[in-house]
Amino acid sequence: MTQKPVLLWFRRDLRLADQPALDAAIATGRPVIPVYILDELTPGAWAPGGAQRWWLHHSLASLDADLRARGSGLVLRRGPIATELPRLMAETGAVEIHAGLAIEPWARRVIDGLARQIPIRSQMTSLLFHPEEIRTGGGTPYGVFTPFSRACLARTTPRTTLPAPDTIPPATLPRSDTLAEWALLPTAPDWAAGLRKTHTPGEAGARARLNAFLPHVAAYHEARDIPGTAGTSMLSPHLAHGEISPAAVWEAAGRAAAGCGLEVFRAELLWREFSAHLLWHAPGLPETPLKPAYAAFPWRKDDRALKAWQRGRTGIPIVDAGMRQLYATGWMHNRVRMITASFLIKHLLLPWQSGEAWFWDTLVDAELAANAASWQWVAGSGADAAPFFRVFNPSLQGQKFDPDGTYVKAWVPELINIPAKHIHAPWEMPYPPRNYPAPIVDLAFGRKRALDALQTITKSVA
DNA sequence: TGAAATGTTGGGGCG
DNA sequence: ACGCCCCAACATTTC
Repeated sequence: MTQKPVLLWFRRDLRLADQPALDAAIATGRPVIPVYILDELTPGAWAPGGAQRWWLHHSLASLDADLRARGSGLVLRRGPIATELPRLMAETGAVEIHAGLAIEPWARRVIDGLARQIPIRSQMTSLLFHPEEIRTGGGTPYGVFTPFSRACLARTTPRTTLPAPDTIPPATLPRSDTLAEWALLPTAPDWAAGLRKTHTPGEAGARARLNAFLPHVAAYHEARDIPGTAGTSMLSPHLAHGEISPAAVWEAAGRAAAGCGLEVFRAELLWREFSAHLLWHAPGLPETPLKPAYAAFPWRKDDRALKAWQRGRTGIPIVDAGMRQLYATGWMHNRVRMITASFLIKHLLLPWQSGEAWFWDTLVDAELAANAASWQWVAGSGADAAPFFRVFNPSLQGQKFDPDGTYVKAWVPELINIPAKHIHAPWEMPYPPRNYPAPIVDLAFGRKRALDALQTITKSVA
């Protein structure tokens, strides 16, 4: 007799190694039907942005190939998860669903509703710690990073990692969409050349990226702030899609190095956890300032300035370099993310949500929690956020972290011949380059305008 | 995971 | 020798 199958619902955990949902599905002893659902229709859903659609295409193709090599395959469906999951259950006669824990509020809402009719077993596939697991002594969620990370570090080592299974119990797979039908890749125009050059989506690509980074863990704390060098891991898009588990990264880094480099790198993994923790306990994080006073912040509306920022035409070299790197490759160095975000929020006085939306559309590594938490961090409206008055001077930041302009020159060819002395403030030259825009805002003026704007809300609170 | 304004100190030029 | 001033260097405060 044939046994009834189980569904293995892949979300942002597109891998076979250290995939607890996969292992739980196999442990049932039933045939396993792996599925992925592209949901662009659920109201409130943050559907993958343009850059992520490109990544998703390749990651799904890679996962499908890996599944086929193990006697299985990947079933693709498109539609609201609330209708597609019950439909798949009915079509296949599956008895239950195994999946990774969803932390996005819109997905949690739908899944909680479905769980009343369908057995859904969820596993921790994309985080080190369950958002409910880390609590203060008083039993409340953490609102400050340092004690949160201490609590994480005080736990036993994060879960040990599991190898990929050799085979996956075969099942009769139902009809699948094709990736081509989904048209996730850009065509007219094909803007993905820079992405292809920079990244290799998929589980094998993730593993290769990790291995390439391991020799650099020891120097991470120093090298990570210099955008002109390859000091960071660039694992973020792989983690965002779950092509490698944070536990595997945590563990491998610990085997590769010890000391400051390791500690600082692991702290970055814990910032990712902290973001998930915040989103779990504050579902409004992507839309609403965590500090209520910031709801009344007098943001400007200026589409020309927003556009200049998006396309790297602000006239501030390090800002433009970062925004062009993002647009071309789907990724931006973290130090530069802080600088560009600070410039948008403070010097341009534009709402952090407009930056969040642009990053969502253009980053290959966008995660709802980290994107929202980080923008609120810069805006000063988040948990344990940088105070609003801490305004980055992009020219000084450039001098500090890109002293000879290596990074700027890599992305802003108009400035290729500018001497290092002026590379971060070309407007101060006797004859500034004619083919590069003048700053769209005077830095001193923008700084003062931002601090004045802050006064309007701090006064209303006092 | 700031920057700018303001305050303090101490060496050295100079009448 | 002395007081005075300048100002770099560093520290503190403020936003």
